[in-house]
Amino acid sequence: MPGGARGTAQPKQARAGRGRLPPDMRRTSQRRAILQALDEAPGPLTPHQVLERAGAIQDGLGLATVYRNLAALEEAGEIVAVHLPNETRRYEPAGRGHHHHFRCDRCEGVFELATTCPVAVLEGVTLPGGFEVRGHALTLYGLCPDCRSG
Amino acid sequence: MPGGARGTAQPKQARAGRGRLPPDMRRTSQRRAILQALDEAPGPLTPHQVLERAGAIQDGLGLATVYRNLAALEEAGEIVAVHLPNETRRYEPAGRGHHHHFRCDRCEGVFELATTCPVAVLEGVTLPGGFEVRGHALTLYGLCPDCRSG
DNA sequence: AAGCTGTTGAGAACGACGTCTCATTCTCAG
DNA sequence: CTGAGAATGAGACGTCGTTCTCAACAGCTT
Repeated sequence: MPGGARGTAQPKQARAGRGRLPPDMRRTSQRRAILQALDEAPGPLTPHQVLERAGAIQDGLGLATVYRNLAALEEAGEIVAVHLPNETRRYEPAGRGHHHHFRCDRCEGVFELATTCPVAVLEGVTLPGGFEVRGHALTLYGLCPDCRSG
Repeated sequence: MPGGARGTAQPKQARAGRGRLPPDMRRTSQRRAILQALDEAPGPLTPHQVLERAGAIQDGLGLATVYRNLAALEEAGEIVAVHLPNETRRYEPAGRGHHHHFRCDRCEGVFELATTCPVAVLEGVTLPGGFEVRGHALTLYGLCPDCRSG
């Protein structure tokens, strides 16, 4: 899915504060709460974590709404799905560039890492055996700062 | 459940051909078929794949039996579970040393790689931010030899 | 050979996760 | 302000991987 027909000169009075949501996606308080929750998180969140955090912002938020919005926002390119081994799907805001995640063995929290990717050298390479590498998924495990000092 | 009272001098005549299964684990044809299927596979298998392959060796094999044996064999240390992002649990024989897996985007098959681990340098390191690395999971994606030529 | 007991197959049952329905509410262009 | 239709909440429902149940079977020891 390429960039899309951006800049086709259709002014349409872009309202202030609006992200870059698709034409008929309304700015509901629930949707904003969900995006805010994802923005403020230290790492990708599961749907239930989104419900918890966004529910604290927007009271009465329902799980179905969370699922619907996560799907819609992913479709719209606002957020991306993150899959970790043996975990349910998580989501984080899109546009944060290539990075990997760290999962704490103790608190089970997942964090976004700023560390340079040690696997980049393999991109595009064809490994002995004939495996053509086009992508990779790396997750680091261990103790997060909090659990290390706690 | 710790190791138990091992080595209490109870020779018990270890029969030939027997792997190193625990005392009261019987060598049923089903169990052997499952181990054989895992041994001959190019990579870790899901329970259903085990059923397919082992079922071709031992006719009438049931899914419950596969699950029971995978759990028992893992417990016994004969096989290990392999978790890939967004996939159901897979199993492969134990004792193959540190390695990673390749998943084909086309045929969705998973293969064991012999390539040297590019992430080993991070083991034991504490990353900026205070994340203490104790382990990692790496999966490469792309095209397998078959799908590349096909 | 015989018996003890671990093991099996088939299908029901389960739990986690996610989707659907529908009456109601809310956003936003006109 | 108002109407059209997108969005919501609550819960029923569906899916899928896995476990349980139980009568029959089959390793293994004696």
